[in-house]
Amino acid sequence: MGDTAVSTLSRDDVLTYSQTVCDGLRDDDDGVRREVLAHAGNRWSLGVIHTLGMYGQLRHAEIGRRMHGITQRMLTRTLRHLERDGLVLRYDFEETVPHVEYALSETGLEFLVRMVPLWTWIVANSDGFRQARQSFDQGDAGQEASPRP
Amino acid sequence: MGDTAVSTLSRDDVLTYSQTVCDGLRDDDDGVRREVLAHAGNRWSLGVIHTLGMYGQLRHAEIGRRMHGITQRMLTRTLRHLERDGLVLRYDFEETVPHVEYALSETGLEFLVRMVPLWTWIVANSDGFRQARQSFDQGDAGQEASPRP
DNA sequence: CAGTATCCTTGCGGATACTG
DNA sequence: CAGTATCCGCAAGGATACTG
Repeated sequence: MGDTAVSTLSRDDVLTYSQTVCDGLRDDDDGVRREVLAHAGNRWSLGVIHTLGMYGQLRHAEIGRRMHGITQRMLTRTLRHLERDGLVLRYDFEETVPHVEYALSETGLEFLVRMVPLWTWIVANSDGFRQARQSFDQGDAGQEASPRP
Repeated sequence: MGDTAVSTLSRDDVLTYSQTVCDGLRDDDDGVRREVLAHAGNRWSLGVIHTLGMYGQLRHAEIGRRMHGITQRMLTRTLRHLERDGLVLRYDFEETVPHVEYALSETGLEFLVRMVPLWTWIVANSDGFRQARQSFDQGDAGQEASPRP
């Protein structure tokens, strides 16, 4: 899986910072870190973050319209979770006819910034992943004895 | 939430690349991209990837020993999922006494590289997230009418 | 319009016990 | 040692209907 737009981190950098990951994973007693991280893998979170990043401040329904397939329930849930962690801001215009708008917070933008490289890499290499899966599903799993590196 | 080691991307860059995210989210028919991304948010995936990144090639039980709290079942499951997507390689030494080793693939290392910035940012700002949650849970949710930016 | 309220299915994550 | 096999609770995600 070749050279896609490569990060500025060296392998050693990675392994050094990787220790931070390790430590951070250990003392995450309340699970906040893990749950914030989970926004990366959730079904709709990243899409909502992206949409707000692209279009600025939007109404509830406007977000829904721009995201194919999301239900009202999931949109509300996703927005609540993101708001809870401070990634999204909610503005209630408290008019007689409901009017609420959402926007990315600074924190949310920082999150998006750090998601972009990962996501673009996944998209660029998705064919590779598909092939890996086919091999795996067809029993090519588990190479035989290999020398230690 | 202040200036932690900042990415090299500008806001405009982010929004530009963000379009890639949007497109990629749309035509992910088989869900492969989403499932690869899900490794980021899974309970154990990132820990396994990190451990293999740090220590190189390890036996099943060695990984388990370095990861606090994981059960055999979850370790096996996690390794299978990662292997399936080509992030981890499995080497079976096919001895009479079972002997299997795992290592990060090149793909896996690339994944880790792109996870490091996100994760270190989360760790650095976890207090901020905790505070955001407290405010939210105490009903400070939803600011009142705010001017559009 | 911006949500709740129900109900349902699926899979994650964990505990425990067993096997080649 | 490196796994399976069960059983469990829970939350994610979705479909549908209703409300101030």
